[in-house]
Amino acid sequence: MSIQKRRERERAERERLIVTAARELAESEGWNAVTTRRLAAEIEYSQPVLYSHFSGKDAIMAAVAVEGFAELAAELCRARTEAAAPEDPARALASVAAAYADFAERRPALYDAMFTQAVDLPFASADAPDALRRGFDELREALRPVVDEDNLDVLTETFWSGLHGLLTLMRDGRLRREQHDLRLAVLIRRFST
Amino acid sequence: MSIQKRRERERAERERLIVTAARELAESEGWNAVTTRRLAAEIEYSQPVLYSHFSGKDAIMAAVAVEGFAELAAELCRARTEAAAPEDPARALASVAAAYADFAERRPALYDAMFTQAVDLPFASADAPDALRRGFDELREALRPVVDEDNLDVLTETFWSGLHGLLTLMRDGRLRREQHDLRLAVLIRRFST
DNA sequence: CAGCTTGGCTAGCGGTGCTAGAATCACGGT
DNA sequence: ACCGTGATTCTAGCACCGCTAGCCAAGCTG
Repeated sequence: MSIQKRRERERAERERLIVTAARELAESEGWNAVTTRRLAAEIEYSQPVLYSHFSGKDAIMAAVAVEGFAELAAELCRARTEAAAPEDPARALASVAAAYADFAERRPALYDAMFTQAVDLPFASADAPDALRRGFDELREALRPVVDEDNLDVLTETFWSGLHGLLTLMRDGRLRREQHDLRLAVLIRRFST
Repeated sequence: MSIQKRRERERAERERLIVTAARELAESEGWNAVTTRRLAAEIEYSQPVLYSHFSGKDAIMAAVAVEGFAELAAELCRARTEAAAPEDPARALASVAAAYADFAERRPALYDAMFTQAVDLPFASADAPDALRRGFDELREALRPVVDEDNLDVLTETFWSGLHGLLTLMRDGRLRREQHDLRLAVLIRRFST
């Protein structure tokens, strides 16, 4: 009876262990270094146990991504509400955009799992991860006071795409890093009023 | 003497063969299906000949990407100059943006090689592929008449990032495809006047 | 014609994600 | 107290990957 509980608890703990190990490995050495063998060694189990928790490597990456969504949403929320928000909406938007960029820059591997890989997650549908939706909402609420637009969702998606493009292109060396702040300022300015 | 010439010519032809085979395979089945074995079988040579032409799989993808840059530049140029350009710059910009989006949608694998993989190409430097620079120039010239901005290069980079983000996020299912035209219109509108 | 150089091939290395089947452990019933 | 049973973990291996060493057969040169 209670033994069953303990089993389940230990199993859940091991699952967490897998996800955090995958994330740390990815963040320190990139996703190419995250192999099932390496991951198994890291958690001190054999390879097949990974497959008793996840259907495959993609599912592990997806789990890491979900973790990232929550953190991103939290950081965006903090940026929006702590940045002297109500009285200065323009500043709040700049703060949120900077927080987004900072997140992508600080955790490139995590950002990658969230937005350029792990396609088997539901995104633009009703059962998208809750944290993902919260992150999107933060962007939208930051934009709401500064724009005059009938379709705020579409506008937010477009602004988000701009941020995403800026960051992925810069990360892959397509854009000069030195001018990042200028580009970010242009994007924000273009999406204000 | 002439034999040497023939040898070089045949070798160049075979190199072309490799690149087009890689491209066709990628476009029809995705880059995951493009393995060195598969590619070798396709061109009816053994694997090692690939390595006498290219340093590795990445270099082959880079060659495919360069091909893509030329085509994209040509399509953008056509869109800009054929779309009743001088008298209606706003329409010309919309046409160029639509051509860019169309290219990415029509040849996702090619677009991928150009802008989300093959990082060993020089981009934001003096010796970037010429075709890449030409494509960027088309975007800039399409933007020039409709914006009032001191730093046109930075603005173009930002607009380009917006397009890129829109397309990559949609391709991976992050954005609803039905609203693509609305988002594109928002982006263009935000980067006009 | 002999010798050498060039170029393509076969075979193989170390790695990948993933899985079948053996082995081990903890449990419940007699 | 013991033994069968079921779950759980491991060993070993599959088919594939990018890439390369070394052989072998052509063809050019003296």
